[in-house]
Amino acid sequence: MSTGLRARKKRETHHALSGAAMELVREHGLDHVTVHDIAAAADVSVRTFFNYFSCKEEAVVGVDQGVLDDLADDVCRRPEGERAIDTLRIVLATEDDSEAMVRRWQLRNELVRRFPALLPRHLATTNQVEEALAAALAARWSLDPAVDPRPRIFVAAALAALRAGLAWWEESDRTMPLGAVIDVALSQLVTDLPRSP
Amino acid sequence: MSTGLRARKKRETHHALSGAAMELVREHGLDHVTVHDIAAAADVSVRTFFNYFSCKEEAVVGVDQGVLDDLADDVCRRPEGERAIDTLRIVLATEDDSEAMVRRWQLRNELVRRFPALLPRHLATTNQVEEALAAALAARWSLDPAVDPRPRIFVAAALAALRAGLAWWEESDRTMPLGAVIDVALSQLVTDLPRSP
DNA sequence: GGGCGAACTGCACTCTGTGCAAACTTGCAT
DNA sequence: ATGCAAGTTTGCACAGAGTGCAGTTCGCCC
Repeated sequence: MSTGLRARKKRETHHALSGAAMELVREHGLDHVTVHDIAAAADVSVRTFFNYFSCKEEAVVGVDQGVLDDLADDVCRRPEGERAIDTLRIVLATEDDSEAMVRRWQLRNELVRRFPALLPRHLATTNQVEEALAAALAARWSLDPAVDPRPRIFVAAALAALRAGLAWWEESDRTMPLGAVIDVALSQLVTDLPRSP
Repeated sequence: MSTGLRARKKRETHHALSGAAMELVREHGLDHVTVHDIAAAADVSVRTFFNYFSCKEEAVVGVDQGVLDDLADDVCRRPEGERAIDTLRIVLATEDDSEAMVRRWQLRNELVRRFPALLPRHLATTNQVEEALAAALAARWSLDPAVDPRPRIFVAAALAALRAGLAWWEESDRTMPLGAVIDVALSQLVTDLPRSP
C-alpha cells in the first residue's frame, strides 16, 4: 500500500483537491465556485483536476476506492459466527472514530443539505459503500451475491436505519455518543410497521 | 388536474422530450447524443429543453412530480389496518401494470446498466420515490416522519428488496409474473443474515 | 376581443469536460 | 551515475452544457 513517493503525492493531491473543494463550496456556495478555483487552491492545473475527478460534485462528495477496500477488509476480518448486524455496527463505528473523520463527514452532510445539486453524486457514493459492504458480507458468509439478494437487502436496510439515526442525531443536542446512535438505529430494524392506532 | 390545453401541451412536451432522450440514448449511446439532438427530436428549442430538465441525464431517468403524487394518493387510499408491506406490494404492483409502463421501466433499467453515468441521477429518482412513499406511509399510519425513522427504514428496505428481486427477474427467463416477483422479494425482508455454515 | 400571465425562443456568455501531444517526474535495472 | 520505461502534469483547442435576459407567441379568463 504505497510507500512510494509517487503514490504518496497522488494521495496528497487527491486530498488537497477534495479538501479545497469542500472548503470553497462551504464558504462561497456551490455555484460560485468553479473548477478553476478548486484547482488553483490545490495548486494544480484545471486539466489535472479532471485527471482526479469527473466533475466538481465528485470532488466534494465522492469517496476514494481505498476507503471502500478498507471497509471490505475490515468486514472480512471479523470472527466466524458473528451476527451480520454486529459486524456492520463495529466496522462502521470504528471507521468513523477519528476526530478529523467525523468533522469531514459532518461537513459533507451539511453541504448536501445546503446544496441539493450534490444529492445525486452523494447517493452514488452511498451506493458504492453499500455495494462494497454487501459484497464483503456475502463473501464472509459464503453467499453468492449474484443469486442471493439478502446481503444487498440487509445492507440497504441497515444503512437506511443508520442514515435516519444519524440525521436525528444531527438535529439533537449531540450529547449521545455516536456509537450509541449507531447501536440504537441498527436495533430498530423492523420487518413491518405497527398497525395504525 | 389540468383539462386545459396549456397543461396538456406541457405534459406532452415533457413526455416527448423524455421519450426522445431515452430512444436516442438507447440507439446512439449516452455521449453521442446532445441536448440539441433531443430538443430537435421533440421539435422544441434547446432553451425549452432546459425549461423542463436541468440536464440530459434527468431527461432520461428523471421522474415527474405527478407520478410521485399519484403514488402518495394510492397509499393514503388503502384501508385501515392493512399491513404496510401489503400496502407497498399492492401500490407498486398496480402502478406498473400497463404494458407501456413496464416497457418504459425496463428500457430505463437497461440504459442505467449500459451507461453508468446515469447512475447518480437514477439514484436521486429512486430516492424521491422512497421519500414520497415514506411520507405517505407515515401520514397513513399517523406517525411523525420527523421523529420516527421507521417509515423511512421500512421503505428503504422494501425497495432494496424489490430492486434485488427485479434485477434477478431481468436476468431470468422472465416467465414468472411480475406481481409474484414483488411478492417474493418483499417476503424475504430479513432482520439478519443466517450464521455462516 | 382584449388584456394578462405563462411558455417558447434566440442570443450571448461562462463554465464543463475531453482528446492530444509535449514536457516533466519517478521507479528501476544496469 | 546513467538511461530507459512508465506514469503524471500541463497547455491548448474545441464541442457541449447550462443560464440570464429580452422579445415574441399563445392559451386563459373576463
